[in-house]
Amino acid sequence: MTLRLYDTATRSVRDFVPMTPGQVGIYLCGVTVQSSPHIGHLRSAVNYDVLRRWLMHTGLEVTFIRNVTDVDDKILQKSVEHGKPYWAIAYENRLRLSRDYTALNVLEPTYEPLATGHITEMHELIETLIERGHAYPGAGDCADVYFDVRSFAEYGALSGQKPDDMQSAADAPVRDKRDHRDFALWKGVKPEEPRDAYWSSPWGRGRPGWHIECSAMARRYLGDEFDIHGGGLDLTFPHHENELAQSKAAGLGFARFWVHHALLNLGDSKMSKSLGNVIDLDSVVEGGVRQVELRYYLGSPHYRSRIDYSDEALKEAAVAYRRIEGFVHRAAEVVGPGRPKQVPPAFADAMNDDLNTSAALAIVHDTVREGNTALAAGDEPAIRGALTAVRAMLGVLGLDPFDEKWSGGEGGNDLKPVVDSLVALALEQRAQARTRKDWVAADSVRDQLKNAGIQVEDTPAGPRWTVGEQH
RNA sequence: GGUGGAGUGGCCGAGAGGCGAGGCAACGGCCUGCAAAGCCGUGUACACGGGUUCAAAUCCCGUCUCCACCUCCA
Repeated sequence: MTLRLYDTATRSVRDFVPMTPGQVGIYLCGVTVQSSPHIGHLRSAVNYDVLRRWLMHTGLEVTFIRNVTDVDDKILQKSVEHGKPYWAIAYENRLRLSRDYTALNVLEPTYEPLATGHITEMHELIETLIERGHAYPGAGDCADVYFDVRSFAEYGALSGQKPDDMQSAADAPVRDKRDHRDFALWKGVKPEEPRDAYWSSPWGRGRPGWHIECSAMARRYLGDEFDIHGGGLDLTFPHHENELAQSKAAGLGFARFWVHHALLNLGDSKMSKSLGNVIDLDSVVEGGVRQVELRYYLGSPHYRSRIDYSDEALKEAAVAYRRIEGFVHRAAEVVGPGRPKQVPPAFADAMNDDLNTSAALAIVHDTVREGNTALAAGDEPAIRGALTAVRAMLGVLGLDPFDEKWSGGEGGNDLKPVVDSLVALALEQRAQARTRKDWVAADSVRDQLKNAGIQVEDTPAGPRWTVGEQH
């Protein structure tokens, strides 16, 4: 069975067949680095990271391009407000974004192009569009260039909009557009904007329009036609519609699949900086939920389902993950970490079914239960089988507890041998008390360890202890 | 006004014509000195009103509520 993916352009789930056998090119609309990222942005990253890992797991070589828009109206506005260079603001936010991606074990993209680094590619594309009669420079000396929406008959196909039914923007006819739906490919410099935020062009000094950036960068790294274009549902219109129009009008094949993920809502509306309903990674961690648990939370619903964020649901997800993690640790103590390889067929089926991570996680939990039963029975081959299967599945989801990305943050491992011998000492006392059936003394040792952050559990193989885990 | 979605048990969350996905919580049991962890079991849900069908959460019609997009947005 091959991967089937929902394609927004055809509004259907279709078999995914790579253009070049064995290889996949993905372009993901990253973030406009106008402010620090919130967990909605991280959801996006996690969703596509899972897609990417699954493709890799099935043996495909993935070229994953995720751009950064590092110049736009809001960044320039902030630059003026804070008296700080626009590029410093963009860079600062880009670093935070990378830090959060790394914290959630999102693989580095193959390349992360910046809009400001691809001005020439954009100029080429704009020139082609003007030559072909799909774009026009604004009148006078404003240096604007617009895409001519009426010149492109298929405009609206991706989002299912009919241009004539569209509500005009409140601030509609800007400068010298021919039609209010026309959008800027190149924006002439304005007097109130920072002096370091423009580039020369055949039409005068200015900066790129948002949409042309992605068309130019996708082409630069993935070619005139490529496999998958991804992004948030909110980008379908106008951003992706406009990208598609530009690229097609310029004679390019462009994306074969359009994959859009649903958004993360907080309260009554989507999480967004402008509404002020934002939760970021740091506040989640302060609330006692680890990064890996947040990733589990963000990755367990289907990528096309909206997530209505709540602290309770996040905590539940954390508990669910700990159950899985608990098995992995206990099993590894018995049979060693093992070497994860293939994933169970039912898991593969779920993933191939438009990345049904919920159904896939059901298989993980089933396998964990089998593993726990094997653990209770001391059936080592069965334990080993369950463990490698679970780890292989978690690996695809980016959630393997043994992934070094997760062990990095907490630290403290250098003290492990010291703590180990101290705890052993205490447990020896407890063992003696237990042989005398002095339960008060035995429980007191356990309680004191617990107060110190060490949980003790008795297993058939003797007492087992863990540090710093939830009660 | 236009476009695309959604409403599932106490909670989260899959499914899309016929066997109660899975998780969390709860309750009962097993295990345990007691716990913890784990295992077994219990709970019969699909917004509302009609209809089609031997059979509907799933299809059709209508109604209500909600979200996203049509302006920067993951």
